[in-house]
Amino acid sequence: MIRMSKETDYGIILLAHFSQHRKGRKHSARELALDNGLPLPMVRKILKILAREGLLASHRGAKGGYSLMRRGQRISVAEIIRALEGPLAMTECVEAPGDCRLEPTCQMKTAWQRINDTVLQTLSRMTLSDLTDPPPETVPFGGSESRLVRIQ
Amino acid sequence: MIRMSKETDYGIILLAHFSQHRKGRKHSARELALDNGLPLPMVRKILKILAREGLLASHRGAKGGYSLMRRGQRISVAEIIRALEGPLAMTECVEAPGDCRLEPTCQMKTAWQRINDTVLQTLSRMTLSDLTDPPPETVPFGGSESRLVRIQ
DNA sequence: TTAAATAGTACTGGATTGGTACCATTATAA
DNA sequence: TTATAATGGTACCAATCCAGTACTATTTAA
Repeated sequence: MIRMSKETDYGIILLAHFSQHRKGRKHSARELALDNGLPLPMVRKILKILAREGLLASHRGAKGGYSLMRRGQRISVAEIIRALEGPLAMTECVEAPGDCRLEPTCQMKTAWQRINDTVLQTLSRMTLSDLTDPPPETVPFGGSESRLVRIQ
Repeated sequence: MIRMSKETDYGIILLAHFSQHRKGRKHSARELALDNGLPLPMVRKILKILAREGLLASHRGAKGGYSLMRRGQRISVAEIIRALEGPLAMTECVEAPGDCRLEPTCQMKTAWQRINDTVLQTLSRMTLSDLTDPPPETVPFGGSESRLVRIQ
């Protein structure tokens, strides 16, 4: 159903948690798991990935934890998804051109490329702070006053 | 990786095939499988679904087959995806509000609702004929001259 | 030196997916 | 009226993927 994986889902929840506190503030895996009602081993796994991918800084040892590398406004949803699921590629031909057995006869390739790009742009325009800070009305990514935006 | 399932992928290829012929033209599963290099049993399965979901009309018996219910311009990519994968729901809370254990504490719900809506709108704006007929330049869903569209 | 934390990696059970098989039903046409 | 070519429905299977766990090594504060 084009569902986010739990890893990504939880990852966004965790990052949003960071984004709602002072930028430099450290949070440990245990704390995050408790505060958000998520299974600790999963939280550990996800934080490791986010650190490896450069979205979080890790601090080892007692009183260690993780902290945000950048402010929430400067982290896009697309980036988070890429960190946790790899590059957005709705079809095989978008991810690895040439690998799909059907490419010679299939005419969908450029279309998929465009669909993919458009979805990616949508997700790139949304930042972490858009997700949490101002809940309603105030235009996260084309809000209720229906502003005009340039696509493609 | 937010990948289309093969069923959907093949389904779009098949519908595009229909859309490139006269509207009333019948195609049998065997013919479609051959012409598009797809495994026959899969093609059968997919066509059954598309007929059940009202995108194709089926004609039983010898010389039977399937035909498009509407013109390509009037079938959106979103509709095809919904027929084959069910309603677009990137998270559980979008599909079944109230079911997710995290809903009381999680603040992402309205954000996900919006992300979901935006992606859905993107896919709703694209039609079958956009996918096949005019390959480049001519504005399928916000083409190269970067027209302005209203989002949300 | 102890305890609290992350780093890395491997594992497992269950769900999903890609693909197949089979039999019933329908309709054409010889 | 019978053979044949088609769809309808359902059940099945193997392989992959995913959510979640476990364990050991390393780092650092007190």
